[in-house]
Amino acid sequence: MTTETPAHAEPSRQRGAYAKGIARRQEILDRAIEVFAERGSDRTSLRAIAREVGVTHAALTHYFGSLEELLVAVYEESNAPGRDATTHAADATPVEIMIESARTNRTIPGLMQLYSTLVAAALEEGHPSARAFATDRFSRLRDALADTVQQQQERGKIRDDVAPQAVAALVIAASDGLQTQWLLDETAPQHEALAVLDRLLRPAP
Amino acid sequence: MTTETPAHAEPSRQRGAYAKGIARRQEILDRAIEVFAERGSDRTSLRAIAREVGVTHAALTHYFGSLEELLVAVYEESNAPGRDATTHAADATPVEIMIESARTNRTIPGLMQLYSTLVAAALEEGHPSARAFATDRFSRLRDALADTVQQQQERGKIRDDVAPQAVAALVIAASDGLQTQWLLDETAPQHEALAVLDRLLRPAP
DNA sequence: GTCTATACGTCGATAGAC
DNA sequence: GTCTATCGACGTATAGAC
Repeated sequence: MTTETPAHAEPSRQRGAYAKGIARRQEILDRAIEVFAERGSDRTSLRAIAREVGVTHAALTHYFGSLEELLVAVYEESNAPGRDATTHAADATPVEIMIESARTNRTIPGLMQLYSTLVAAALEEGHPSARAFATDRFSRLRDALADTVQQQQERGKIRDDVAPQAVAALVIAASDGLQTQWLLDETAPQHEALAVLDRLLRPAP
Repeated sequence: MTTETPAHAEPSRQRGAYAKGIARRQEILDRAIEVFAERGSDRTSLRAIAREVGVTHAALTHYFGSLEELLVAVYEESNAPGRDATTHAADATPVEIMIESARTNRTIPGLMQLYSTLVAAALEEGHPSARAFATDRFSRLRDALADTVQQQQERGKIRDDVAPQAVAALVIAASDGLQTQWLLDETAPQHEALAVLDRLLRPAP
């Protein structure tokens, strides 16, 4: 399931002659993911990754174009199982969905650091790959969560006096920001804060 | 007011003989801030900043020790006017405090990018200055906001069935996260989402 | 103390050989 | 398709001029 759709590689390639190249690319990508899982997000230079994978750094740029594109590919592939926010139980609240997603991500060392690095790069100029990644992720996540919010509002599980898109943006922001605080200081009340938000969003009894 | 306490320089220097050096350091720092305000957070290499300031890049390390410490100093000094969260009107809600802070920060181009860069660096290993900055900031902000929350709970302005520390962490996370989303996509409902959170925190009528 | 000059090792990217 | 070679720029460290 995870290998079928590289999800961001040139999507319009129709002629099949690239099978070998794509396979090789996937091979390198899988190995790079292992490297990230073993070590943290440290040692993430193009050359260091190439060393561990067993190729030259020039080979990586050949397949991925740039370090940034490789990082995006690693994150998206690592995150592949939970890539689609709609695979969750239909009655999980948006906050619960983000909690579950965060819990999964936290099992992979370095993944949150990598995510944070990509978002930070996206905010600077001259990093088109990271920006495309971040913009796209937030856009998709907001839409998916807003959809969930609206459905649950209709079923009376979420108070109906709040705008779905605003709630979606709020839940994503809270989830990301609390994850950051928790990574820096494990005494930060990540879980309690998300629980508070979850409760506040429920209809008044 | 902003020039009297560098706030993070060696605080135990008692003998006054450093006046000239401190003044020079401040001079360089002020110029560096201007550079950040003019350009974005791009061109932020040690050498590029030194070029604009008019000194050698080694001079910057002489005063600031490393690029990272310089970046922290630039952020803290740029942020100096709003550095103390207690300077706000006593009856502003935590969300309103963060909205005001975000509004101020947004007037300085590159400041949010710089902040994001520092937080991302803090999450990686081998960046002690950035980590100290971020950990300290979140810790202080949480404490200050939790204090505000508790006071307003006693005055009936915030519902009293939520833990102050959890609310503080939640408000900070939401503010940071929404700012990020907005920087990437101005159609992200930053203001609406914060307004929703503000309303959710008020006591049920 | 302040600052320049200089050197070191590493980085991402690219051109061209094979 | 993958390598070697090379490029310019980077952060850091140090020696020594002033």
